[in-house]
Amino acid sequence: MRLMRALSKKSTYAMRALIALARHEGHGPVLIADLAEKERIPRKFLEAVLLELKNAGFLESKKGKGGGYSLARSAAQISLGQVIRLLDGTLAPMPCASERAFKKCDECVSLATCGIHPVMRKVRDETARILDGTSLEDVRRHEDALQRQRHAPWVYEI
Amino acid sequence: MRLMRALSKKSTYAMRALIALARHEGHGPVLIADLAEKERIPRKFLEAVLLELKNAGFLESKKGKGGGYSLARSAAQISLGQVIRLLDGTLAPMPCASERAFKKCDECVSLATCGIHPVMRKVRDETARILDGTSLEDVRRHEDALQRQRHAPWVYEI
DNA sequence: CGAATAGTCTACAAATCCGACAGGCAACTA
DNA sequence: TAGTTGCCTGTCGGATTTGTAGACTATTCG
Repeated sequence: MRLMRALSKKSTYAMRALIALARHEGHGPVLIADLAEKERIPRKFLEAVLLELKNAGFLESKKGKGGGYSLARSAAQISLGQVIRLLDGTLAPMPCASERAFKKCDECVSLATCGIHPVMRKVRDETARILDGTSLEDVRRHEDALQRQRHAPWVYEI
Repeated sequence: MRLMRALSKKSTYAMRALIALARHEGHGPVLIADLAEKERIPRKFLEAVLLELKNAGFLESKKGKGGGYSLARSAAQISLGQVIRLLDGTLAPMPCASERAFKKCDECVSLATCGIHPVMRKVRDETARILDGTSLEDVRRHEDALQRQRHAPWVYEI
């Protein structure tokens, strides 16, 4: 079956890389190569992603020996929504339902009388609420918790 | 700017066509050609879409003179979610967050410790709640209401 | 019956986009 | 100044989407 409406690899890679960098916060820059290996992301592709994230102000880089990438803001100040919007353009399921990347539908005669539009707008709003409300820090913390649970199954026993 | 995989034209066309048919409920079948013209959908493309909808049980068709397409179930019993799932495969933003079309992420080491997954699952759940909770009938009704408002602006005056 | 109508099926063409890669350049640091 | 590392541009194959063409089949109705 055909799968659609998925996030691109680009934004997926971006989120993974950012979370890895969040986990490394305060310990200096991380090499692209290391990041690529640990997160199993094609190196050259990751380069492009990181560059885009840097140009958007999420990351800062240092060249030369001892260089690499690090977060430009704290992990708590970067939301998944921001990342996805940067790399995929929008959170909305249709261009006409997008807040920042709005574009009128081709066949839609009048936005004012379109019954689909308000539904898609709702979907966009809920999606934005969730993704803008989740920071890299939130994800990192949650992963740590999951990790602990996994290695300490007794927490489920009484 | 690049837009995140939005809904496909296919599912968009499908929704529009179905709503048009919902509006025509009880008045016999509608010609593909008429539907294509009124909804500004490429005729041959629409043919394929309608056929898929028919094979999935949403529509029924009649051949020969006086033939055409009509809804196989009442408009209240067909949700936007069902339509999109049929034509686009899933409502979830990532395959690993899909209920019916689940697929493990390539790079994801362990689903159990992935911090992104539960967030995307939330997005999927909200999306499904909205789209499965909206029927063709709902959309049709809402469009009628919008139409009335538009042609009767005085309703806003006191 | 048989002619007109209208949906069904198969194939394919065009356009777009994505994921990935190569290679050289520029900046930095030791 | 030498080595390291990020920066940038260009390209490429392939998958998917969107749309087109035409022959075929079933149905209706005169």
